[in-house]
Amino acid sequence: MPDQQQLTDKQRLTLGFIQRYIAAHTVPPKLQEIAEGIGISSRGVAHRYVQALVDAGFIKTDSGKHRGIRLLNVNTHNNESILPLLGKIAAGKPIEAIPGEDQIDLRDFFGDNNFAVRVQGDSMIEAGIMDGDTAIIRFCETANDGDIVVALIDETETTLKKFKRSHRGRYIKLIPANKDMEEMVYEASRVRIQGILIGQIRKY
Amino acid sequence: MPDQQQLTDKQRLTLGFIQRYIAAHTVPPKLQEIAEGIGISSRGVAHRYVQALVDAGFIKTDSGKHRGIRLLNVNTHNNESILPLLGKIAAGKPIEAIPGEDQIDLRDFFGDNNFAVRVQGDSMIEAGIMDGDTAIIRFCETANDGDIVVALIDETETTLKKFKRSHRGRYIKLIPANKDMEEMVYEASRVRIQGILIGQIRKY
DNA sequence: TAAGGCGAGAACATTTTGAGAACAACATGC
DNA sequence: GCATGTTGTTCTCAAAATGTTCTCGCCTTA
Repeated sequence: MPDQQQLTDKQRLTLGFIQRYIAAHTVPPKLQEIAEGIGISSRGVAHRYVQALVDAGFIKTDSGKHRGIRLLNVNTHNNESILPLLGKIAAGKPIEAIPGEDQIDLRDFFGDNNFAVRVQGDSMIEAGIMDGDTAIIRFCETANDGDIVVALIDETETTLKKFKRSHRGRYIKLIPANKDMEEMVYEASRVRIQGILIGQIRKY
Repeated sequence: MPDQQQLTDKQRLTLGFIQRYIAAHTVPPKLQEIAEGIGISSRGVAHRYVQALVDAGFIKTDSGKHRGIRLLNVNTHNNESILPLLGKIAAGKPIEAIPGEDQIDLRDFFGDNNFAVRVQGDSMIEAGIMDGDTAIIRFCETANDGDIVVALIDETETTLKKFKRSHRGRYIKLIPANKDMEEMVYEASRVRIQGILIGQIRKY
């Protein structure tokens, strides 16, 4: 896997310019535009940087073709927990900027009181929580009606369900999000909350 | 494992600066920047500290290269993109440990080639992607059948759908995951891939 | 005093960057 | 098809930036 750290400053700048250019124009830039974009005047130098990025595996070129740069599906990463949030996507116009929101901060997920569990089964599928997803849980022993919680039943059985009190708190309902499954009712003393769902993650 | 206690004050300061610099910039600092960062003005002195850290086993250098400093297996937990993965959750026994897997690493999500978009609408609901979720997208112009992609149609309309070629690549199908919606077929030239879905995040 | 950590800066080697000429390949209009 | 301008490619030369090595001097402390 290519490593951005191996690039020189100008090579990194060039790669960033190409990505931004494509995101903005939907077509790749020509060498002249790259040169201007990174603050130089020589097409030859721009070509040298492009070639370095090809060698490093970040892009490929349709040799000779005008605007023949393609981004490859490479995966570079760093240690930050903040992602640029480009906008909304839907059936609609090109990605629409969201006013006042330009990044998503996941630091909430990484607190000391949090942990992750792998979800198994389809009991919450109508809440968009699927088999194999990762649920982010905050350690917590109390919950409000409507929270999705990790509940331990009779000290033996753990499950992820929507939480609801009934009979003034004497009973607790654990409600799946799957019409094929039924909600379960327990005496409050049999149920212990282990944590509340605060997030959900899926990797493809 | 090298022992920080053996370092002099300035060497420890230098190491800390390098770690913070890389965390903040994703690339290593140059000697000039290290010098300024630790409050001196001489590249030569900065180099002396760097060399001491190499000898002590904390870092290594690509000799001669600009920004050629690499951190070695720095024990630390300053990787804030990793969560402990406690186990599977299901209707079953108390949270079950997963053999061979004890944390989930989200660094994949934070590359410079990635961005996030807010999902609007229910067209992918059966894939567990709901209105309001955040989709993590990697810039990329090519996709394989089955990938979920951000596609720009006729240069005007952007959408998140499953990608599939047909008629030997002359046509492209964009398939929603919602039984109330129908798949769409376009000539390949009308569809431009803007990125591939690599992850999905939801906050409660 | 002797030894070691620290800082400045000169001198040199190497890498990185920039300009531009010359040519080849491509795209477009006729 | 051909002519023409544009764009990509290759090359040389040079300058700037960076890494490396070195000497000198200051200070603290055993």
